[in-house]
Amino acid sequence: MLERERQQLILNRLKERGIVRVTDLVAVTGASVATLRRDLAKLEDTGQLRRVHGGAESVASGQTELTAPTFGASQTTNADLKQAIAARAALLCEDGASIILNAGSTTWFMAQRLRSHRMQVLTNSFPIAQELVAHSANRVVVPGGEVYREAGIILSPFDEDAIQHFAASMMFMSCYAMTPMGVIESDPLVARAEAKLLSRAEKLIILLDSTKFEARGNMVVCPLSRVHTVITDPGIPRAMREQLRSQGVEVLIADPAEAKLSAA
Amino acid sequence: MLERERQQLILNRLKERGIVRVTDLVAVTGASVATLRRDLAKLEDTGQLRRVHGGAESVASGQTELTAPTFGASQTTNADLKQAIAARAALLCEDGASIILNAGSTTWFMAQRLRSHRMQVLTNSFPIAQELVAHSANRVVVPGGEVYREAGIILSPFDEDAIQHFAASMMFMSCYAMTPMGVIESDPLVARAEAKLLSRAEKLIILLDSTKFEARGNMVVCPLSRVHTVITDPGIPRAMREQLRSQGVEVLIADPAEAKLSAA
DNA sequence: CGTAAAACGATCAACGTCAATCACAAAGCG
DNA sequence: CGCTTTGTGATTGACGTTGATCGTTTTACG
Repeated sequence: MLERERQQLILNRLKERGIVRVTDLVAVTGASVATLRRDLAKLEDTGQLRRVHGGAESVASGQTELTAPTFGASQTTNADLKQAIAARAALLCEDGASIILNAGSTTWFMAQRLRSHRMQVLTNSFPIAQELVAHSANRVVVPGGEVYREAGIILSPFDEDAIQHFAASMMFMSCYAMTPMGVIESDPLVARAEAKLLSRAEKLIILLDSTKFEARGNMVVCPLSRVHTVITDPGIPRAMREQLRSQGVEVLIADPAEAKLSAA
Repeated sequence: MLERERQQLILNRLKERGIVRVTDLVAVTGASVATLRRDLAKLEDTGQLRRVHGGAESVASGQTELTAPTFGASQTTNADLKQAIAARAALLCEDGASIILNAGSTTWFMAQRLRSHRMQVLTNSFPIAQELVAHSANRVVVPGGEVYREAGIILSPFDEDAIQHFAASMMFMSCYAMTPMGVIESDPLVARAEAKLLSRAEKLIILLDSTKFEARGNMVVCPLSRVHTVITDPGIPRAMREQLRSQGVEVLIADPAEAKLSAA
């Protein structure tokens, strides 16, 4: 049985039953436990399921199903790096704090690691809000606006919003790119939404994998001087790393090998 | 049985019954009391239930009681009547229109019948927004605020909100009760949220089954004069029906027998 | 108010599951 | 053909989960 066949079978069973057991999969596929574990690890890295002791469950298990359509695509690229970065970011969170998460695949991975936290979380991502409401004790606040189908982002062209009363110590932001010009997005509405969120936070912590330190996109969300910390992976160019530090930006390197240790 | 399976089962029973006993869970799951206790402890840690001596109760019960106590439970009571009312309400919707749906089980049923519509929908219900984004072509707008876990209602104590720019021809509202005093809710925050939504709509269409024409609750959302139409079932008292019509309120009677025909 | 029963948290040994590592086989490529 | 790459299965020690037992606390009831 091919690897793809097994993984498809796993996902199908997950859809039907919401949860799968490793031992059952061994019986069904005929593959060894080691192989099935590797399959599950890959599927988890790409955000298509969540592993639990003894098997795996659907990422949207329990509540009403929620899997943003194109969301999955964004998750697949560099998923292991993003997982590591998300794990590192989650370590900075303490119970009782107020934080902001923008819409992005890295912040979504991070949200999955906040299950045992008790914080106030503001997010403009519908899937992240869903995840936190259903599976954690965190209080969840969302801005007003239209819910865009593609990625489940909540966007509004207006300034009035209930979140004007929100105050956060940290904002964790996953973005399109980062250059000496500042933090970059490709969509004007998204950039605007993130700038609005950012105005409610004290420290800005950027989460981005090392493939994004290149000039692209066109909308500057904020200058580098606004950035307090950058969490990235070992692939960050040395020049960029030193430039950031010379500007007073803290640079944290997340080790993909350690990511699993701090997993929820 | 996997740990997550048990925990999911516990939460489901809590949704249905509001309270669970450890001894019952032992009988159902086949696990030992120690294991069940550990499960309950974990679920309490993540805020998904509250432990009491002998078992656990839903976090919603005891707290402020929202319109849809545990959503699932509220859906089941008079579900056939609500389905009929929801079906009748959906007939009033036309593509291109802008409508508002408040958080409630009847409006949730209605949302399920809007899959083939193309409208602009404003709702303060997280599950309804989820349903429409995932399974319909409607544009979805939500107000800003905190997402309350119990029923997935989005509430905010502040006036500023992006929805101030929303304009709807109709608001479909499921409420706690209806009396000569007006449209009634039991929770002040919920009443406030609905009043805010209502200010963005031209016509107000009330969806409520005939068991709710009694004096209860304490918060008046709006007077009867604000109501344009009431959609209910044949069980509505004749006196109430005539009183409403004498005040210029249109009364539509949904036939539960016809409900199946227009089901999605 | 006092006693018995039930429920509770803590502890521990047994077991299942996990990640890491190794060796092997098949496929891709120069 | 030899080499690397990729997928696979078995082994191992570490870790998480489980159920039984203990002494303690809470509840129920006379």
